[in-house]
Amino acid sequence: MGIFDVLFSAFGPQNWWPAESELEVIVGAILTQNTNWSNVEKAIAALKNSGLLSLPALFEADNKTICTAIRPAGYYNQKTKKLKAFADHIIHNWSGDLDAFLSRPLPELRRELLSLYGIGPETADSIILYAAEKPIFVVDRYTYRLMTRHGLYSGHYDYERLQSLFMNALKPDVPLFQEYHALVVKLGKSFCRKEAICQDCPVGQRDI
DNA sequence: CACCAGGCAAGTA
DNA sequence: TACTTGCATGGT
Repeated sequence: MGIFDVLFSAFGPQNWWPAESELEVIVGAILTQNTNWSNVEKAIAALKNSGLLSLPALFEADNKTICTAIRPAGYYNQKTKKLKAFADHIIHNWSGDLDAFLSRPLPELRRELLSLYGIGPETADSIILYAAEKPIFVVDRYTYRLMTRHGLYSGHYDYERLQSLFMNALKPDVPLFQEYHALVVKLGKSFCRKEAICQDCPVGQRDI
């Protein structure tokens, strides 16, 4: 039994990403940067209520309008710039065709995402895995915590290194990667907070 | 009151 | 290259 099986047995399917469209995944991925998901839900609900959850609407709306809607998610000035930068890119470079953008080969898509303002490795990979549904493993601080505390990784936080541990150990499998990342986050929220030190962590000493 | 949340960009040395 | 710092709200 590897880590995945233990997490799945302990927590069951997480059914990520909670969103109704590709764009909602992308917007959520940007809004959740260093931000509690419950706050993101409020921001996304506000965007929907204001009719702002579309590429043209995000592109055309005043910064102030978007700021007001996404305020609960924090960093609203920066995140407004990020949302507009994404909408701008798809509209001007892809004629607003989000599906065409997401349908490209994974390495190209990843490079292009990373070139955009406000999209770093975790946000890019979340978009690739949950919106484009292509097989890449999403790493985050919880992944780092999990791996270091179980002696499977040492050294400072290095996104690419952590990612390759999983990618080298697992066959590319979109549903598996989707569920795995969600379960790691679930574990982190449940047990691996700073003060908890994984006291009741179900993982124990296991391989990836 | 302090600390954290499903990071990233920009500045410094 | 390798650290810092700013960004900001809402829950515990």
